[in-house]
Amino acid sequence: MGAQERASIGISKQLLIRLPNYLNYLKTLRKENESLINISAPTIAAALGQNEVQVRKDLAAVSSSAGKPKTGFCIKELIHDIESFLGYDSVDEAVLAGAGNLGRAFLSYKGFDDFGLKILMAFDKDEKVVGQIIAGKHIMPIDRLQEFCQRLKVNIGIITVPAEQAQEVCDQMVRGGILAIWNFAPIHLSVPDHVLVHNENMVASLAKLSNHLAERMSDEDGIKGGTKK
Amino acid sequence: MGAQERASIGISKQLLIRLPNYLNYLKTLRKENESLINISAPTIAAALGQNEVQVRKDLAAVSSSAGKPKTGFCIKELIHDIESFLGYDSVDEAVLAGAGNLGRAFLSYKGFDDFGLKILMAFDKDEKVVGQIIAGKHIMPIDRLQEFCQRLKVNIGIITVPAEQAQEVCDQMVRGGILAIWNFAPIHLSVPDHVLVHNENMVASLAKLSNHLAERMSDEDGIKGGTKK
DNA sequence: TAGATTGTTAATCGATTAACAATC
DNA sequence: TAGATTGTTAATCGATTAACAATC
Repeated sequence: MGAQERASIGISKQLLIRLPNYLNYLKTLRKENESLINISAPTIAAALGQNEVQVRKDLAAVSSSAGKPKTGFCIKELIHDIESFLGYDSVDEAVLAGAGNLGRAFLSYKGFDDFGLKILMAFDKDEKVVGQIIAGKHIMPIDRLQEFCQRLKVNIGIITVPAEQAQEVCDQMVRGGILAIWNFAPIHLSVPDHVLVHNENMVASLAKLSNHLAERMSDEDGIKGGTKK
Repeated sequence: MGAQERASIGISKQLLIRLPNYLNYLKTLRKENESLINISAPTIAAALGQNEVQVRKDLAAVSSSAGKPKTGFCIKELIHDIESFLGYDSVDEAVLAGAGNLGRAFLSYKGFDDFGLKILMAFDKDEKVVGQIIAGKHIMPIDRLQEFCQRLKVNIGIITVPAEQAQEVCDQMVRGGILAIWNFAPIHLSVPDHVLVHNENMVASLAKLSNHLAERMSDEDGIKGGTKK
């Protein structure tokens, strides 16, 4: 079971969510003020609106050297430690299926390099798109997806095709030896146990926003359970 | 009940993540087999690999009528209840800032209608983009963002501009009365307390995938329970 | 009735927060 | 030293899972 595996090794999913935020903060900090050398957990906590003990624990978990009382952590070292913990220094190679708008956004996005993700190639069903080169990446016909997964020995597949095609594309990736799938299609994918599917759940995010608004509306009205709009 | 209690009591974020999955499953189920009328919590749980008590509790929380022992819930009703709980039947209006690839993907995506989100208009800095109409939505100059937020009385702002511009855009939205921000820029945004920022944390997702791969690799090597460092 | 499924109450688990001694 | 900050141990909180009686 995926959840149990992760638990046994002891990296909480929460930590993986917070670390990029710390990293972000530290990087902008360094950019803004180059003379700054050290940073303390309470400072980070205050800046990001988090509990300071939590930040301290997180830093302790990833930092290669202990923090110093009264001074804190060396920013540069900390950035390095977080990056290496998150695996940004190793390169994960990926293929992408579905070169529509969202897919193209991925292909064009330069930032992934910094996070250790390299998209090698893209695949699409549409013959008009096949053969194009987007941001230096070739678009191949979708029926060669499996073949290329095997040949390139990539581990990550990104799915940005419409929901109807997603399971089929997913199956091809799995047969091609893909181990982790980043799924943007709003559908539940069936995969063997050894494959991880991460659903980029836009719809859940939307629900969260929508819910916040519903709460605020009813707060203002003083009505409990008022309709949303 | 469900929808009524939503506003008053805080709903766990977890529930909001699981509900769209149930919905998804139920919809595909209905499409595949139209003669199916009822469904039980254990069935859903098995299909989605979740604990059955959890599913039962979730359903109890959103369902308008109680489930029947031995038969379960009416699929059609359940779909309706979940949709209404998630607010898909009410429309949340939004504006979008940043009509690059990602932004355009949003503007073109038809699916949001089903989830109660309507993007009215988009804004961009680039003069070449301003004036265009993408998927029926006008692209306006970014410096009119605040003005239009106020005039249109929208509640949701979607940020798909580069990180450097994100805080500035965010501030304009806040001044324009936006209450919830869906942020795709990889940066921490500062907002007043009453505004909700949901960071679509692509980078954290990536970390999760990358982490899964790292674990699998070390599993294969026969190393168990070792931490990454 | 017998068996499946429900909803609820209690136990467990994990993650967050609080308290505090150690250290520079 | 005095004060800030560290890391650790204990308490709290919330969410998940287990146990079970009620019901069709």
